[in-house]
Amino acid sequence: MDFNKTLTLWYSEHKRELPWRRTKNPYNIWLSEIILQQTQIAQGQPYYNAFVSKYPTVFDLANAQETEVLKLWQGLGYYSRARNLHTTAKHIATHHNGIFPNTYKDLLKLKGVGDYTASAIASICYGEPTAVVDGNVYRVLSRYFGIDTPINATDGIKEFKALAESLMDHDHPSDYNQAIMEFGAVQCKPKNPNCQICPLNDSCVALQKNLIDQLPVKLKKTKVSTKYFNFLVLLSTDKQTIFQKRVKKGIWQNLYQFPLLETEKKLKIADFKNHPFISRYFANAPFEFSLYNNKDIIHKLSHQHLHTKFWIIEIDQLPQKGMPITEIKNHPTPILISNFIDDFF
DNA sequence: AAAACGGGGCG
DNA sequence: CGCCCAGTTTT
Repeated sequence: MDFNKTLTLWYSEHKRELPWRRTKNPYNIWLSEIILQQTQIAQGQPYYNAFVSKYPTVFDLANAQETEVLKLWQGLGYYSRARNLHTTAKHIATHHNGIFPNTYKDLLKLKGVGDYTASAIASICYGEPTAVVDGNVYRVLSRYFGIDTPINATDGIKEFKALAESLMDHDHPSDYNQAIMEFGAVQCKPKNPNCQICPLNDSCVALQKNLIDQLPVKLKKTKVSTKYFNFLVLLSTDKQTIFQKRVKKGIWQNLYQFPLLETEKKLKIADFKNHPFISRYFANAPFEFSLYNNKDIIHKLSHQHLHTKFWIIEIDQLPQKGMPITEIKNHPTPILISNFIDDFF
C-alpha cells in the first residue's frame, strides 16, 4: 500500500479527539495552531480551552487588553506568540470585518503566521492543498525516505517542503496534513518508536538500514549562557511593592517582574548592601533585607540558565511608585516569578 | 544563515 | 542532562 493511503487509513483509526478537531472555524484553528507552535498538545490544550472560553470570537480577543491576553498566556512561553496573536486579532477585526484570509498566500501575511501555520489553516479550513512541515513531518519523512539532509538549514527546509508538497493528497488536504502530523506524534515518535506495529515498517528506509535513532539530522544546538538574576522584592509598611513591566526587547517582553539586578557573578549576602546599584537605589534609606532562597533557583530557558535570587527588602517607604501587594497577581509574569509569588505570599 | 525566544516532559 | 515539542521573527 502506498505511503499516502496508509497514513490516512492509520489516521482514521488512531486520531485523538481534540477540541479543535470539532470545527473548521478559522478563528479556532488559527488559535489552536498558534498555541501549539513548539508546544505539545498536553501542554497547549488547557490554554486553548481557556482562550476559547474567554474569547469566543476574534472580536472578543481584539477587544481585550494585551496585558489580559498575556495573563491568560502565562506559563506557556514564547510570549511573542501572544503579542502577535493579539495584534492579528485586532487587525482581522478592524480591517477584515472579522473574516480571516482564505488562502495560504494571504494567511502568510498575518503576524505570527509562518509557512507551517498558513499551510495548516489553508488546508484545514479551506481545503487548499498546501503541505504542512512541522517537527513531526520532518521526522516521518526523513525516516521513511532515509533522508539525512539537516532539517534546520536552508537546503533541508526547502527539500522537505517540496517532498511534502509532492505527497499531498489533493482530494483530502486537511486529513492528509493532520494524518502525517498525528502519525509523527503518536507512532513515529522521537524516542523508542514501536516499529513492530508500524503500518509502514515494510517500506521504511530508516528501519531497514537501522537508522531510526539517527534521523532526522539536526545541526548544532545553540549554546546556553548563564546569567545571574537578583530580584528585589520590596515590602513597604503600607503593604506595597514594586512590580514593573519589562518593556525592553528580549525575554518576557511586556510581562511584569520585581526590580531586577543582573550581576556578572553570584551576589554574596555580604556584598548585597554595598553593591553600587543597591546603595544608589535606596539612597541610604534604612531597610532590612533577607534572602528568600539560600540556593539559587536555576530557571532553564532554551538558551539561558538563569541563576536567581529573591531578595526580601523591608522598608518604610518605597523609593518609587509602588503597587499594592494584593494586585500583583493580576499581572502577567514569568513562571519563575509566579512560582515565587505563590510560595512567598 | 544564525540567533532569539519558554516551559514542560521524557528517557 | 540533553532532546523534543502542530515555528516565527529578528539580526
